[in-house]
Amino acid sequence: MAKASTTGIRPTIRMVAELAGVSTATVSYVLSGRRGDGGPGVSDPTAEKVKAAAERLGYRPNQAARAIRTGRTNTVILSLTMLSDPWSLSVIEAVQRAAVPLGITPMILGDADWVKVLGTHNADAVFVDAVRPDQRDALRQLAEHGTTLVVFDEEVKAEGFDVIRSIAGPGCRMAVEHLLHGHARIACLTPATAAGTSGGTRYRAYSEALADAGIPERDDYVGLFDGTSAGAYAAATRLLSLPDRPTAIYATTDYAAVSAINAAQRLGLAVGTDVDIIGVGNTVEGERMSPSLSTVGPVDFFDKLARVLLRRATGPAGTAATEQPGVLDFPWHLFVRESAPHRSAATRLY
Amino acid sequence: MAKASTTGIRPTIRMVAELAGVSTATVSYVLSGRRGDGGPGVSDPTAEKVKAAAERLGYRPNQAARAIRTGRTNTVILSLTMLSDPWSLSVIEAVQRAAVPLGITPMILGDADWVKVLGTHNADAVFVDAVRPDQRDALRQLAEHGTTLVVFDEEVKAEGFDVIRSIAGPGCRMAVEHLLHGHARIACLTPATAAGTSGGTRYRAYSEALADAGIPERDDYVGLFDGTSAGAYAAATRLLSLPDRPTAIYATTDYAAVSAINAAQRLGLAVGTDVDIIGVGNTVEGERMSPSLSTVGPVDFFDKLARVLLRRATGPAGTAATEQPGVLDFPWHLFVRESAPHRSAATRLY
DNA sequence: CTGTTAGCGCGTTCAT
DNA sequence: ATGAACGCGCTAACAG
Repeated sequence: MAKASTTGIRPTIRMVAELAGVSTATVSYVLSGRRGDGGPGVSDPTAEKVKAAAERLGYRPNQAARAIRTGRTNTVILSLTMLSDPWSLSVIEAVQRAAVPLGITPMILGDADWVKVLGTHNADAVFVDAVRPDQRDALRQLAEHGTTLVVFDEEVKAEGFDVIRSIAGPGCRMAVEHLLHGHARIACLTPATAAGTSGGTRYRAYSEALADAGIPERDDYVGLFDGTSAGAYAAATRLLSLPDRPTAIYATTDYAAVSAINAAQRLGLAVGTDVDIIGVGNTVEGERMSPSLSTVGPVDFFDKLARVLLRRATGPAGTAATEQPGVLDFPWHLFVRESAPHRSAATRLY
Repeated sequence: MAKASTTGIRPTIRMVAELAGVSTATVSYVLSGRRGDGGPGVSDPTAEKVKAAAERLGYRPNQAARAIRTGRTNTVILSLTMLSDPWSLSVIEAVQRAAVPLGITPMILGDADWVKVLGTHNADAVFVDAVRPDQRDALRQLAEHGTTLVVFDEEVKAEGFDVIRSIAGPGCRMAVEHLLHGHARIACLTPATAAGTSGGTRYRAYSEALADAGIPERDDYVGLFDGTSAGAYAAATRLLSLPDRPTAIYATTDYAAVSAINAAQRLGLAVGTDVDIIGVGNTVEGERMSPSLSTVGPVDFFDKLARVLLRRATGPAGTAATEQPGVLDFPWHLFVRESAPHRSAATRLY
């Protein structure tokens, strides 16, 4: 009874070949191979027969089987640790835009535990968004064993894989120094987990800039939160409710800054007048909101990131081919917008 | 010169076998096969040799090759169209929690275009979070051809795959009717794209509840936005700035409701007093924020969803085995919290 | 009881 | 346009 087509079984290239009355090789060539387009071709009538058969069976080539032979999966993996962070969404969008026209599918790995996964799952290239110190060895091993990596990290060395750095230090200094032009009571809003990671740099910029300006750092002006927007909101509310409240907040991420702006407004404070708020990262959200968010960050970051990743993904398999992998640095700029405008002598808050 | 180990080449089971001086079969049995555990075993010394060799080469089994033979990828795909929506994050978290202990990796597909991808990439199970009408045929075809699907949709029939519905209609009615107890001027905040999809149901509940209450629907009380939080914020601001401003807002998603609360506060309105706001979805964010968000939604939704998905993923390959796929309905509840409290006769706003 | 041989399942690709 | 080998890991059947 059960003839074919809807057996619940996935059609294979052999079924297509049989139905079309040709060999599997021919099917392969017609559907994806080098022939049939312009090369020493498959005859038109045959190609038609094959296409019709494939269509009728609903045939889709099996990526896994293809990958095993070609070494290419037409897939890139994005390992993103903070999916709720708009930064991650920007990465996804940019990569999506660049990948889809190339027939490459971006897959997102939302687990911080990329080490196990990347060892077994193959992708043409992998973007890794954060590297804990204890993961560095694993990273180098992955690269040695043929995984094509693009790593976003400020400290890791490029050993067999590309590193994208966007040296936050100087940029963050610019942010704090911008506030120092008009303020003396400057608070810092930063995730508690940022102690060891890249966030540490961003917090250090605050400490050092204050020290260099001769302003003592106050414990109660450091608002730690759990990494969520809601947590940032709560921490900002705490800061702005202090009896001797800060007149400016330096937030180590844009999304925290956005939360801080919401918190300030809820407390009836005019952002950009009563209190200045600056973020870090230069995300679109900050630019579009009202009042627009002053921030520091790289320019054109996400598109360039996507370009690097896809160049690697479409290049020859295994890293370190054609172009030697290296470090790509992004210069940071200061974007002065409404939430922390330029302060003249007349508008200084001290 | 290049000997082995760090050739940039991924080690195969054959290399391990050679280094250990055994056959590939033995390696396979030791590393993952049925023997060596409790069954008729591999001798301890041999097993040790193999493990040492694998360790030394940094061998990781190739998922693609394994999948082609076993039909299992130890992977589930989550196709999520609105990654910025906290709802998606809740899905990811719940599935993550349930999958990792089982050795299954969740991969996220951020593209609305799941049709092409799911045909070629295999996973043990796939969760699809939204189905456009023009995708329904493709959905049935995928299921027919062996893809194990769990679909979240209110309208699609369960034809060869599981459907999770969480019948929004009655729940949304409850939300609007809750507002009707204390208000006459009720606005609706909803994404513009919700016209044809499940959001349509949520909007319809508003129209119908108003009609049944004998309150004419006003065009200027329908705030359409682009689906982003920022867009929702802007639309809410518009609604609340009307000369004859609404005293209550029914938002068709929780995140839109959160934006509306922020917007109201920015305008100096006390939420829960001057204006009531209710959402849809019952997300954790809403529960935790301040003021806490009144909402309607299912109970324990995400964990149950994850359980269904993983039961399918770990069950026999191909859908419709063991248990016939079916429809899983979620009952909705009304959660009355601070942003839209109970209104007595004394506190009515009309 | 331990280990090996051989063949499978896919799509690709080189000779013929 | 084709037959057959190939790449990878799995596993039934077999040999010691």
